[in-house]
Amino acid sequence: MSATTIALKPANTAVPFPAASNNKCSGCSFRQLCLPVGLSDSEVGRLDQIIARRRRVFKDEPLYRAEQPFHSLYAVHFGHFKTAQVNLRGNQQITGFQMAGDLLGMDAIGSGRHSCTAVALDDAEVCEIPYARLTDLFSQVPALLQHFHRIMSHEITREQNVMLFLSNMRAEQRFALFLLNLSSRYAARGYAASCFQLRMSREDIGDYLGLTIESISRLLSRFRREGWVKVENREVSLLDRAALEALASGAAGDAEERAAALAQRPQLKAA
Amino acid sequence: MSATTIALKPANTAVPFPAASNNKCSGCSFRQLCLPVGLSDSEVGRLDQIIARRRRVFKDEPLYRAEQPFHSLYAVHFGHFKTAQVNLRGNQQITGFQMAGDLLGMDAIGSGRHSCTAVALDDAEVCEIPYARLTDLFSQVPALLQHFHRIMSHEITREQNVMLFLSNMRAEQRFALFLLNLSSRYAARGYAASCFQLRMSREDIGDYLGLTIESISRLLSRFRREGWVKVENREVSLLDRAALEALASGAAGDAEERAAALAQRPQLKAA
DNA sequence: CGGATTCTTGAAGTCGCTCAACGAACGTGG
DNA sequence: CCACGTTCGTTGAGCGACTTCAAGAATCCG
Repeated sequence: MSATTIALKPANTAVPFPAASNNKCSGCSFRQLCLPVGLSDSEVGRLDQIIARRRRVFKDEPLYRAEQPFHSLYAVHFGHFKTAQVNLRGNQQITGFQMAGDLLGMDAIGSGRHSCTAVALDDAEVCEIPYARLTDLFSQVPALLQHFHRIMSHEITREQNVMLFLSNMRAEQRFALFLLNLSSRYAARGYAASCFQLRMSREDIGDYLGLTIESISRLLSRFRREGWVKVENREVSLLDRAALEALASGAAGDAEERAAALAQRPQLKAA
Repeated sequence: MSATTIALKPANTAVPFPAASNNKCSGCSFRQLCLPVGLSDSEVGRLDQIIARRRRVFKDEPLYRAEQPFHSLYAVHFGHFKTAQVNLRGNQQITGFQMAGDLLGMDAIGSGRHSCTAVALDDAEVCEIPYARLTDLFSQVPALLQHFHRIMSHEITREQNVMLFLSNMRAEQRFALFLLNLSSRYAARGYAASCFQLRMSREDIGDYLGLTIESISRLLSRFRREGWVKVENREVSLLDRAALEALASGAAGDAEERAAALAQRPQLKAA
């Protein structure tokens, strides 16, 4: 729970970035996940014009810090981020992990200052969207405004779901949900759903799920022992999605319900 | 944590409502807390025109339910609400308590369906704001759009703060924060900051703070024993705001820090 | 007044945390 | 390339905060 991972590390300038792309939404492979959803080609063109630039953020570098004045939203082009709040005691609460197509910075609109710190989990690139210019565009492109509202609303429901598991789910249930959530997000981006790299440390996972690093480690070991996942360092393979889903849907911690859930998958022994 | 409080109870039709007001934002005493913030008189007039109607919701009645199709946002005119999600096991997570001037339903914009159930905690009245008409108005009243974005953004940061205490705060710290938060919200509305009615049950508080009803009861008893609050059923008086703030800011659970915090208030004995 | 609901209090249990030690992986410099 | 230090991850033992279970008291409301 320490806040040290927020600290700015010297950038690793030797990292090879993917070849620069054309800097346009129109050519972006995540167009269907990001701000341009539902826009016509000409409308996307107008959005292209206000994207200030693509900005590179190296692993462990902050994209922005809590309290900094807000000017722009950021769309993740590639790479991964975590957003974290740090309380007075130095504990960090990670409010989310963002990947390609996700939008960062919406929590700053209300106050004009960022309420959390966004740190790159690997070498990343974001599209900087000046908020003032975006609002100008809203009046000209109603579909963009509609979709922007949907994105903010989804952020609200996403956080409600986090509240749900933070408040009344068991550790194993939280962790199963975490893995399945990552899986579905990678699937939505065209990546393998059952085999992926954890871009974040065990500590980050713990700070997201409201658990300690030791608990995460133990859960990972147990899931591996049960044959539900394969784990090699930060590479995770989901071997038994049904078992994880049974856990995630609430069979955990209740012997009867778990037995019932497992009974529907006769090929598996009870945990 | 049971979901039974969500159940529809027969309305108490004998409750005397306050005299009907003029149904206009322009005459509303919560104008400075609600959607019309920052609008000119003529702009407020245009907002008035799209308010469908004032709708009365009796105690324990739902304003809307999870999964219902979304058409309107609702501004609380008077009364109180809770918004709750129910998971598969029947546990409810209360995502927030709303009072006069607060806006309800923003989480439904993304999916077109309400993601939670909103239930009146006392006899209440809301202003129904058809979302389609509101979006029409955005193009004509840019200040309204700006403020709407601020409201949604604030909802995101509010939920982040809930995540923060759900994840890594002690029970007493959560509860102190809860009381102080209610206090400041009543103060912002011109009510007494240190003496108010808890509109929600102990169970609701627990389901909001991620604690059991028993824990809430014990905390309330302890706070009373320590002389920090006065409690008579649902009437609460904050007697020692400084003590509660020390607790809320993290002095709790850490003897050294708590001693340090208390040392700054020499009139008080250590807990 | 009486039944139902809500709240309070106590005793026992448990899940996840704290503390501690060790092992593995990484990357930095020799 | 290896030695080394540092960070990160794993595992165990014991503990503590909150829950669970249970019973009784207070309150609400017809």
